[in-house]
Amino acid sequence: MRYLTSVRYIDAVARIGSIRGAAATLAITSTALNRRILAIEEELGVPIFERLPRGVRLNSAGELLIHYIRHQLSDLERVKSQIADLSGVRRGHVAIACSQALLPYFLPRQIAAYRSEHPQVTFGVHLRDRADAEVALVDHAADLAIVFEPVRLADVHTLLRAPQPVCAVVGERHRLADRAMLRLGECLSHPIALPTQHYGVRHLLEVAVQGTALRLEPAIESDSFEFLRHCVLAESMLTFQIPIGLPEDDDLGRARRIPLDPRDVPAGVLYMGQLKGRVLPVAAARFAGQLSSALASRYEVS
Amino acid sequence: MRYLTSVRYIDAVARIGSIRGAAATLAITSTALNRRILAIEEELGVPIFERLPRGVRLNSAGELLIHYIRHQLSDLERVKSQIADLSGVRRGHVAIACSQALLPYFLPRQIAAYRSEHPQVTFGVHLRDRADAEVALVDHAADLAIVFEPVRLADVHTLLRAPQPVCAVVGERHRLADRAMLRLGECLSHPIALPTQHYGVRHLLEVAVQGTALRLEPAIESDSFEFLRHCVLAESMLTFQIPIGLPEDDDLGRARRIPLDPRDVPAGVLYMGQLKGRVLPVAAARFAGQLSSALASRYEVS
DNA sequence: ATCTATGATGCAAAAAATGCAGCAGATCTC
DNA sequence: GAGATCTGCTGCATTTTTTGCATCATAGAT
Repeated sequence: MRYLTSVRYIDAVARIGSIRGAAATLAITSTALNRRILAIEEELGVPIFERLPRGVRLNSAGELLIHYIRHQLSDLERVKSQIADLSGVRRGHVAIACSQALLPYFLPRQIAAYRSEHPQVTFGVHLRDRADAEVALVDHAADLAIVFEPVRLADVHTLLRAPQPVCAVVGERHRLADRAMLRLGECLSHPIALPTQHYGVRHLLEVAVQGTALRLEPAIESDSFEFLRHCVLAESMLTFQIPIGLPEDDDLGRARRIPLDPRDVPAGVLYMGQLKGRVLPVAAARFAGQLSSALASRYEVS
Repeated sequence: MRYLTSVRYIDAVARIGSIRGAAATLAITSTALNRRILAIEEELGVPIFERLPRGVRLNSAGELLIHYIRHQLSDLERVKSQIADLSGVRRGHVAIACSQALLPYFLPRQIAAYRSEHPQVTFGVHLRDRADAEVALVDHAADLAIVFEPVRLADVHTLLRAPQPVCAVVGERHRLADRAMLRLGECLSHPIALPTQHYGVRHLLEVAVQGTALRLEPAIESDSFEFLRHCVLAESMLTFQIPIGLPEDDDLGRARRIPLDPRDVPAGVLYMGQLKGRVLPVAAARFAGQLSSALASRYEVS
């Protein structure tokens, strides 16, 4: 939509933080960009950027404006996809901000399933921690956020809550490999590999050992779930993860997953949310619907 | 905001129903306007107007787009007034669609009061019946609607309900002029002047006489409340009106207002509403607040 | 003190929007 | 049924706007 170039430019400058920098990524001259911004400020009667020696930054008027602009831009996308719907083709783009656990199995399959129905729809998947996922929603950089045990923020509207019991993951030759359920104490008497502090699984475990005689003494600590999973295969270790981050039972290969006794470690909750008050593009709304039923059928939903 | 000219043009064409007609009111050539529309349709990949022999009309894609456009335009007004607020001055415009009863006394005074605080704020007051007032909200032609006993529509969010007991209005020399309250039967034994069928007051009276032996036999019928008020002074008649359409007691001049017994005629309700889901411009929101407290103090609020 | 970023500006070239005159088509009027 | 009168649309010349180049002034980084 050509008539929105100016506001797109403003958005770019606000994100990048300098006119020349934004001009480069927008493939135009800094002159042209600078002049457009001056023109907008002229019409508005107020500057929207404060000029710093190293670039520009939105002032408070600019903050108000950029919210309007981003809303406007993403609403246009929605309207365009609604219009495309009228003519039969479902087009569109779905931007997702989510935590690491969704990346290896769950999302790729869900996206593949959706795209087999609607090949015209494109996807963007961005790894974000809980706080950043919510920021992405507010900035309209993401349509959907899927995070584990989030700090709840005022701007997010929860679409779905899916309980995720913490599971122990072991190699098939591990001494605990054939158990149906495990107490936390049993696990901690073996060498363990844990995700770092700010992950939800780790947080749940920390809370669980608090006030008990148990200690979390990880032999290996990593911020990569994938790395942790491979550790339990390479060495006879044990790690913890939530079901959605693991392949289905029939596809686990040489690994085994065993739920922890809920008396020891309460189930965490996986949240899917969108920006409060926003009307999602058709594609994003439908995809969210698909995820909801997928999660509802795999795990019980509250 | 210059960058929105194209969408403003589309809005005008949609409202007026022809390109040449819209071009005339916009003070540009039909050529320029026509080309802008063709350009937008080109970018969108879909026509938004269907060409009729007598002009143009939005097609379904256009309907989707025009909603977006009007939202966008009125949101911009809100953002601009928020920005103006930052620099101290309160500016803005409040557009009101309301029924006749509000016009003579209530709104002029409230607007005067508001403007004495914020002289930069301008007002538009448009007489609309209940249905049209709601259409005006949906079209973003009005920020606030104030109507009596409305048919409730899905797109309207009620900001305030103010009960309005129906009052009889008589000249000071009328035989009933000194009564504190009147039964409907007493009134109908005198010559009466009534508003026409589709007004709320008339509707309440019609409902009241149904199933009784009473009959509404107006000597005079008019769609002008002002005319009716003057009738009771010129001739010894009696008419009915709601308090908000009447001057305060100390300013009634040669007229008297006497509430009807609520056993005969239930109080009607005056509604103030806005478009559901819309964030009002600062000025409109503040003015709505002022009206709320004014109505709450004059009449009890439910 | 020098260097290297930044945003702003004068001027000429390029691009886009506008206006005029005129076309084709459909309805309305008589 | 023929003409009048609307409608939206298009080719071409003109005007307005936008862009790019070269350059300046400023302020932090080196």
